[in-house]
Amino acid sequence: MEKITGKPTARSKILIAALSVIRAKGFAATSVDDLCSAAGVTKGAFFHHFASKNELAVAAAEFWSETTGSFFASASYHNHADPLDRVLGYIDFRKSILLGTVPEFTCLAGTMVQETYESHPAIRQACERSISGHAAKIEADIAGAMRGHHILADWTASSLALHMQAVLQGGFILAKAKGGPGVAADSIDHLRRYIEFLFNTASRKEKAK
Amino acid sequence: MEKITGKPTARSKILIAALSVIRAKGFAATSVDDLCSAAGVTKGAFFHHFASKNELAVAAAEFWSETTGSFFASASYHNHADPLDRVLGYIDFRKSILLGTVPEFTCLAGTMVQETYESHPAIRQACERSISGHAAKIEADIAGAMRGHHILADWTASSLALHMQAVLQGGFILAKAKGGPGVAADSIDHLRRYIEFLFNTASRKEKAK
DNA sequence: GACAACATACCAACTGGTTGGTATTTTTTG
DNA sequence: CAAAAAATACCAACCAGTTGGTATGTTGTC
Repeated sequence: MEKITGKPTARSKILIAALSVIRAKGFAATSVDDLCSAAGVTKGAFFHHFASKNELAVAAAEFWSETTGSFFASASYHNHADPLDRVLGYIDFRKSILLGTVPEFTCLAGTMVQETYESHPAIRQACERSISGHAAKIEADIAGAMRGHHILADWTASSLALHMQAVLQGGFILAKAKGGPGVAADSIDHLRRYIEFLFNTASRKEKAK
Repeated sequence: MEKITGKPTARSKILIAALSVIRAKGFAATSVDDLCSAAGVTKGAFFHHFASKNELAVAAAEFWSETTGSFFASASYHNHADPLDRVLGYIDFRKSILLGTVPEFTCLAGTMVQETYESHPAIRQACERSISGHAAKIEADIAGAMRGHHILADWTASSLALHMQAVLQGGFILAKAKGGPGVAADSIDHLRRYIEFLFNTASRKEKAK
């Protein structure tokens, strides 16, 4: 939907700027002027492309889904033959990208939904689609791993996929509270250990250094 | 520090109102006027007790720590002799209080820190103290359980206590995204299963109905 | 009568959003 | 294919409402 190729249009510049500004300041604290000056466009251009600030938020959540979607799609953990290795590879990958400053590695959807879930249903839904859509991709591998490893469980692939997202999102909150990614990384380690338990594997190969 | 006994003062009315209003609307989207009208006081009273909106946020985080602190302190899971049962009891208790609307069971500190961690260090620190202080109480029981069950682990009681908070905070985000506590409850189930794994217990008694 | 606890009235700065307009690209048509 | 027409992209200035915060009271209490 959003093609960033070619000449950067005002719309794409605003969307790109929104990802970092909103993650750093939060949605409500980000003014339209903030977005415009960060993107280097005028207010007129902003309201030409987005009917309102709220509509920008919806578009930003969708843009976030597309951006992260292709980012994860191109990651190498998909190369593993065993679905379980893909799940564990995903976890290792998530840990490996906890780099830079806090706003750089945290999640736009998780940040925005906290501020908007009650007052702005459309934004809430866009964030929900982003998170659930991402979880659904891992869910497929979890389901494959359950089949391949003959797991008969009282939990579902869906609930585990969402639990993984919960750990990640919660890790981001702790990282914001503590000012660095250390806690989030520790929490991801616990998550990996849990999944190894679930699939009765002592310890699969760590992520490539 | 904040005694709510006796005649409700304007300060305490503002603090009580802040807990629900900020959890529902977010901190930035909550105006001082919102807080005043929710508390039934005037703006003059507000700025008599709090030098600024940011200072109110710090006081609200501390008030939240006190309120939830005594709430959890009076819960019955502390009665268990085995520290591991207290840990599992805590988890069951956390699941059992996922009642009412989303803003009612979510966490003020987790909500506020998301919006303020970059721009308002004092608020970030107050939220950090609230979350870490709460985790420290469970950490003591985890450490006791590790000793009592002779667990020699490559993880620490501290990291597990924080992981538990991450799961809870992440569950809140998913609950906000999906509009109900169901996901959060499922995630807590996964957390309980993980801790049972860690302590090699098949399945301890469920929480009292 | 002094001091804390409130209330009333007010303000400058900023907010999201609009206006009327121009430059540029795309589409239609003779 | 070129000119006309129409849509799109963008801009600078402006607007009414709201924001956090203040200045100046009034009231109750020790």
